[in-house]
This record gives sequence, structure tokens and C-alpha cells, in this order.
Amino acid sequence: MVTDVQERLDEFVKACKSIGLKITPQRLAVYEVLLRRTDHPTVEEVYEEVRKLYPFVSLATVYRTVETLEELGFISKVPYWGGSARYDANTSHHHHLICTVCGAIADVDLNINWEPPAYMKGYQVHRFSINIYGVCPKCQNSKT
Amino acid sequence: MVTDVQERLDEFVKACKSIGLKITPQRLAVYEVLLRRTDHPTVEEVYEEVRKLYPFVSLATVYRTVETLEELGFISKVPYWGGSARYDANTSHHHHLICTVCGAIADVDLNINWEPPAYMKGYQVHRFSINIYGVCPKCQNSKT
DNA sequence: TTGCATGCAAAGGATTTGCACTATC
DNA sequence: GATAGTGCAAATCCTTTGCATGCAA
Repeated sequence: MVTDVQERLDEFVKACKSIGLKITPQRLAVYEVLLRRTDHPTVEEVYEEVRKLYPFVSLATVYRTVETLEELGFISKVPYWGGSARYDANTSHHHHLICTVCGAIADVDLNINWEPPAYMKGYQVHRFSINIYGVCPKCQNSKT
Repeated sequence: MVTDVQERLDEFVKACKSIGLKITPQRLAVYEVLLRRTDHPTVEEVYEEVRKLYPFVSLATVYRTVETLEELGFISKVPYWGGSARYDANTSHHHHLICTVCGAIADVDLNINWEPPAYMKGYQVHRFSINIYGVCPKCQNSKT
């Protein structure tokens, strides 16, 4: 599932060096947590997990790091409106399955033979992503 | 573009009556504003516009009404993460073009010959929507 | 050493909620 | 007249920011 966490971390370190960002344990820890989780955690959830290793980190730092990672293109926000932002370290072209009951989000690869045109309604198009809404197995079972 | 505002309002009134919700000018005004706008306004923007007609309404009521409308399926949140939630009264199957610079959102109809399977990864699938990211005409021009 | 990054706490913005009052049914 | 809906203001939740200190380069 997660392709070479270490390799991705190395890339991140390289990127930081090349643009003059310092390599701090906090930054690495935040990215590593995101790499190891495929459930699109919130900043709060990342924070909880980073804290297990580095109890001194602050939420603000996690927010700042996540913003940096996003700007560098290492992670992205899941395009869905819930209570708080959810992040995804999977940068390959993929889509999301979203449970409309509990909000769980899973990645899906789809072989869709469709590419958006370069321009639509005057917009210069860069990429697209698909949200598929449904009910996850857990929520199907808990129906009474 | 907007298909029969009055007709849709009537449907809403009918729905309210059938489930015992009261018909108040605030509710109608909020829905009407949403029906007449195709630019996916925020709650704040809806509020500003409703206020022109009914200067006494409160933001809280707009929030509550928008929530009701969403639960009844008359409007939906645009699945994109920006500063605040944006709503859409277009309930036909359509997709969104999103400007990554200014956040503008436009509706698009796509003829995609793809239907999601009934089940994916155990999720029972209901519907899907596509976000297409790019740069809107306005932002293309303002590049220096 | 030289900043950039961090931690802390306070600020800010969006949204929700409690309560008394009002208006629809 | 009963009750759901509203307005107001306070509360809450999520996120950002200012500032002094600490650490990577």
C-alpha cells in the first residue's frame, strides 16, 4: 500500500535542502505519520500520533508543517467538506470513496478512459478528481 | 440556467408541509437566493442578499435554514475545501470546475460514459461527482 | 553564529447553541 | 394556543498568528 516510506522521506529531505528548509524531527515525524496512514487523518489526528513519539510538539507546528508539505506537493487536502481538513500523502492520481454516514474516506484507483479537455468554459484545466459517495461496510452493518 | 425558480419553491413548500415544517419568509428567501445564484455562495453571501429583502434576519437563521435545505436534499455543499462552505441549489447530476487561484466554482455538465459499480471496496455506491481544477479566465489574465 | 522553526498563548473566522420571544399552523 | 422558528449573543471548534526561545546549518 505505502510505497517505500523511507524513500519518500528521503525525497522530502532532499527537497527541503534544495529550497533551504531545515530538516527538523517534527517535520519528518508529521510526514511519516501521513505516509503510514491511508485513512486521511485530520491535523488533530496527526498531532495525536506525532505526540506519541515527540510529546513536546505543538498543534501549531503540525498545522504549519502540513501547510508546508501541501505547498511542496507532498500531501494534499481531500476535497470534501467535513468538520476539519483531512490530508492524503498519496500523490498518485487516484480518487476517493466517501461514506456519507460516518465520513470515512478510502482511496480508489479507477481506470477511466477520460481526460478533461485543456480548456473548459475558459478555465485552463490542470487535473481532476472524483468523489464517490456511498455507505461504508461498517455503516451498512450498523443499520437497524 | 435556473429552471423555474417558482416551481422549485413550490416543491419546497410542499415538502415542508408534508413533513410538518413551517413556511417562513426566511426559509423561502434563503432558498430563493440559492436558486437564483449559480456561483455557489457562502452562507455569509446568502445572508447579505437575504438581508436586502429582510433586514432583520440573523446569520444563525441562514445557517439553520441552509442545514435544513441540505437535509431535505434541495441544496448541497460543494465538495471542496476553502475558507467556508459553499452551497449549490443545482440538484441535477453535474460537476464542478474550480479555480485553484481565486476559488471560483463553476458548474459543468460532462458526458461521461462511466457509471460507478454498485459496490466498491465494500462501499455501497450512491453517486459520484467530479472536481476539475484549473485557472479561471479572470486569473489567467491577471498573471503578470 | 544566523536565521528559520518551534512552543505557547492569544487571536481570528466559521459555525453552532441556549434562551426568550415571535409567528405559523 | 401550541409549538416550531427566529434573533441575539455567547460558546465552540478549527485554524492562524505574534512573539520569545531554541535548534539546524
